[in-house]
Amino acid sequence: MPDPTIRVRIAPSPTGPLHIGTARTALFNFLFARHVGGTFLFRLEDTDVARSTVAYERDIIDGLHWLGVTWDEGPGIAGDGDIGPYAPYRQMLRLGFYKAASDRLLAADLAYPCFCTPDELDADRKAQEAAKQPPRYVGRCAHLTAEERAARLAETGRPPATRFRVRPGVVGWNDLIRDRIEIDTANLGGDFVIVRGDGTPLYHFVVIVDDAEMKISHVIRGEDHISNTPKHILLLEALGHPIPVFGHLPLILNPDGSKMSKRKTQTAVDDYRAEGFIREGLINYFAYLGWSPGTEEDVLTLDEIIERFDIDKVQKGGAKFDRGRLEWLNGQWIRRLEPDDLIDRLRPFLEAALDDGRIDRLPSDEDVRALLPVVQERLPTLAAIVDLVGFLWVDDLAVDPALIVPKRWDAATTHEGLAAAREILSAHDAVTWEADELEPPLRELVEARGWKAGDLFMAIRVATTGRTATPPLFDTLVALGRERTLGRLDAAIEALVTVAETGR
RNA sequence: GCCCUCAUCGUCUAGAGGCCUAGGACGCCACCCUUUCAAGGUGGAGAUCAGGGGUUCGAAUCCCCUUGGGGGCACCA
Repeated sequence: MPDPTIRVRIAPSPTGPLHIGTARTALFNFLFARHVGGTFLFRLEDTDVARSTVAYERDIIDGLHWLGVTWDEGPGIAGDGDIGPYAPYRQMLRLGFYKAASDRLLAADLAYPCFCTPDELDADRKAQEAAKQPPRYVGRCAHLTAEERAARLAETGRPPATRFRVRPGVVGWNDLIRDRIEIDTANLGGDFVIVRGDGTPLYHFVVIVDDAEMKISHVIRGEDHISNTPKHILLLEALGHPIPVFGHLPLILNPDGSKMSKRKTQTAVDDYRAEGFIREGLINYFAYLGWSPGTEEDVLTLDEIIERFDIDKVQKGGAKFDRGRLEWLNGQWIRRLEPDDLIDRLRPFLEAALDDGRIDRLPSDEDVRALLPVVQERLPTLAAIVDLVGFLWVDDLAVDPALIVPKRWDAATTHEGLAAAREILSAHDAVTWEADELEPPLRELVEARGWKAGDLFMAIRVATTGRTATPPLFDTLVALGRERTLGRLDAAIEALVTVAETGR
């Protein structure tokens, strides 16, 4: 079943934290490879030295691993050495390959040194824009004699860039998900730079040198690369390399339909992680952005997605990012987690809450486990745990007395109700402090007084938790404990005296 | 400006000529359950398949045009 001829890659550039778009593209490559038993590799495109950082490298590598998108070749997990037959997998460590390739092109006159200065290029651009012409390199250095080159060098005083000659004609390919695409090279913007004046190679060049060297069979990437593909094919051709199969994925869009941007959509995977989105939810959601199994299944594990993945079923049109749907899927997955697993995953969020003072102490694993039956189905995200039941671990609960009085009751009734409830609850000892034991006597109280259970329960709820929405009341009181419950009731009763006297 | 590309409910999508009076899911609404909030269950509103021409006995599905959206055109990736 393994197919050694299938080799795909994700090649992010470490110029920012792991982006949702990168994660999705990585996932699709990963799914494609895993489904057929091919190889998935990770390569760092770090030739933009000015913007690349090691911190971003780590973020991307860690984030992808966290999601479960792991590679067969590439940097090791802990930042240790690269693994695989084509190591190293980071471009700044592969400069020799690019130098050799550009020398070959230069020697064959398929590329040439370009002495144009940024100012000259800028002026060209402006003139073209003014003339409503598409921007393109004018070819100033395309046919210089040796003497002219020497003169230009002396004149500009800076080392030349290397420009690739774009041959006339039409370049086409059979796109994996869009069928035939053909582009006239006249529309490519003229000869393009493949190596900067400082000797560092540019994206279009390194990507094909590495893809060829690493025997990439399928290049699966975002739709935004469609117009780059002819350049890549031309380069591959000039170097005599085989042309891989190209497949262009639909883009993830902002809700307004534009290409996803940090400004309009939260794009860092880290940020979702920090909010308590779990990998299962994120992966499930990403997979369904532009793909579906063609069945009516919605909630699938990574393995199930791998099993069903079919590149032919990938959508062509872009998909708007829908956070609401992500939240729903995340909730689905949180509900499916095993207790031990969920407790582990909740831990960091509880610790964070302790750190910033939203709670005063940490519950034990057993405390959390006891809560799970009533809490698990109420968590859209892991971080929501603090919002939901943080009041359990707060020492001094600040409750607005006005909030304690249920809609249909006045302060005096509420005071009376809470006092009576306090009396009944205090009769329980630590042993009978169980939900099943606490509820019946309070129901009897309500019955005797002709009250509505909901009113009394709401008063108790707010008095003991400070909130009008909580997990089931008696489970909550059990979690709170006898002493704290009685203490909070006392505080509320006292506060109500004041309110009653002041007249609300 | 030029080139490329896309087009089914608000959103993600099913649909590869007759199974479609277009299915599912999210969201929304109602009801049920219920001490609140969720979850869950049931039901509902919601797409003249962007528009117009063809092809065909028959088109959401094939072709053309129009319109609209998106992407690209760097010594960024």
